[in-house]
Amino acid sequence: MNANVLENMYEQVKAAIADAAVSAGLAAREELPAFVLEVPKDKTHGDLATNAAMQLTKLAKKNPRQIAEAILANLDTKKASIQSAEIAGPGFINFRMDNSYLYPVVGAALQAGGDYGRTAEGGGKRVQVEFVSANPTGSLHLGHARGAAVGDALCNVLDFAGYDVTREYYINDAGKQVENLAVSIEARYRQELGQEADMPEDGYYGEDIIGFAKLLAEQEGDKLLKLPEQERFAFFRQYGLERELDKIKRDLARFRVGFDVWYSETSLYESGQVEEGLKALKASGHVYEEEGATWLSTMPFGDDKNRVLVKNDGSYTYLTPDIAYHRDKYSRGFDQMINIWGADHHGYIPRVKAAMEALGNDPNKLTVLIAQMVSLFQNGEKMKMSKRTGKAVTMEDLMDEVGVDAIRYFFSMRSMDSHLDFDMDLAISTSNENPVFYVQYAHARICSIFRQAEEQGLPFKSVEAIDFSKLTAEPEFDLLRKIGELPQEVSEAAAQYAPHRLIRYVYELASQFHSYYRAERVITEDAEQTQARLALLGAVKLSIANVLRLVGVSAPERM
RNA sequence: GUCCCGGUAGCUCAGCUGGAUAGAGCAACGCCCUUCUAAGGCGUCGGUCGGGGGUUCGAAUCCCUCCCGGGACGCCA
Repeated sequence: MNANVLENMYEQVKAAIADAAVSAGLAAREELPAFVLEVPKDKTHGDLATNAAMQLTKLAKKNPRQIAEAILANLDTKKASIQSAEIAGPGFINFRMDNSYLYPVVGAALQAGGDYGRTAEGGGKRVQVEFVSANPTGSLHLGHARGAAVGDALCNVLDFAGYDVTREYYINDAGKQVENLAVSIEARYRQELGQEADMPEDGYYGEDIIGFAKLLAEQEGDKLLKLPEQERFAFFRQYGLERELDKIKRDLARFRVGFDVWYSETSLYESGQVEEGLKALKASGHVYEEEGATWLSTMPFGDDKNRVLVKNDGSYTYLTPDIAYHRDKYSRGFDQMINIWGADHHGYIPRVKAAMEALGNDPNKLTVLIAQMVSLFQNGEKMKMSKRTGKAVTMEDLMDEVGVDAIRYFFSMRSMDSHLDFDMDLAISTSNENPVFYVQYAHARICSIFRQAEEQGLPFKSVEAIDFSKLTAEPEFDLLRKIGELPQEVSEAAAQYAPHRLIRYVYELASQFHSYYRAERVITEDAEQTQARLALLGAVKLSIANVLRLVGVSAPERM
């Protein structure tokens, strides 16, 4: 059975419309314009509506209402479960459906279980998503949390939509920031030992660094100071990297985010890929020398200025290993690569894409999504963050105070393009103001009904035994329709890289359920009706749980 | 100055590959617990979709222009 009951239905109706237009002589089949068949916002406009008549105006050279009439006159309604059709407004055709076509939705959902909503949209295409990729020089903070939430949700959605997804974290474990890390730890270590030591200008001031230093001072005393300088530096560097990365991995795991690949920048140097990338760029003819530095001509590819690859002191800029990294991504044969970056990196997009194009790669395979900034509000005031003192709110603090469910819900709720105001008080509150609970509560309520049914000796039997004609109330059809829409919602969210659509969806579903719950009793004297309603709610429960899983939020059985 | 994101109800935001009377939550106000969880339901109030042009049968949505807010514009990473 095809789980996507609604889509099949839509296809049938669309086909019927197309057939009618052709037999009415409005257009030849191959020149039929694209038209939309959709659920109207306003229910008085019926169950489905199409703008086909309006789209045909140019071709048929008639006014939309005349065209609509011609279509209706030729429409085979029986074939497509159409109960009635009427022309409305400027030329819409509104259909009222024989709602029994919705019944199979329940069986499809219950049968698919945790896979309900899965679609074949992606056709197994290989997509790589690189996200978070925070430098291992400090704790993850608010912005990283947003990237992690959105990135993981996107990966889950893509996977659910039939893509073959690889999740990747690029570890910037080479370069100057790591030297700063080492020097910062050493300075803190000396301070712990009671020495005067200045933090470097662009050092890392986080609590985490002080913690490492404290631990080292306790465990090693002043032993480390006696090491030769190079060895000491190497030690702090390695120690810091390991600790920071370990911390990052723990925070992410707690945030329910995992990666398939942890890709080390250092490994690019070790394998010679940085050199090779540079060589390949030179071979492309887009590289030149000027003022003692080596430049890449990115301007021909749409960048505002050309970029330095090798500085006049012989060292590489950040761009050079990054090009090697992206070159490696391309070599791994993904159909699509997605990077999720913070807003402060957007200016970096043109040069990376330019470099890929210079190397002869298709720049369209690489999509960079920008997650906008997050502002934290507490007590109605915007909290300031200071890099200097390291007093920024970390992801760990946030998880401690707010909980993973609320953070993931709030961060997945908004489009990535929007600046996000995160209201701590709201997220913490366990009141009706908090949308996370609203959805979870719907799930818990349904679980509770199932428990009740069990206790009363009326456990849900099986889909095969259900008499769906017992579902006749309008809210029941609304729920069926909503459940049926899940696969399309998943496909759309994947196609648009917009996981927040699913939050919208699940909220609406929960809302419909709460309303239904208030209006109708599920467990009634009528055993058959009870079974039919349990089946319906079982499908609602699954739909909610599946969506929550995609965005990394738990679906509690009781609250 | 150039580039990116945003500007929709008092607040936070959906809607943006063009469709009918622009939606939701919160806030405000008023109802509903003898009934499967009131972390709930029902209702009222609330809008020149930043301004102005244009394209179209039709624009919050597309194009141009201006204004406002945020961010980015290193031989830093």
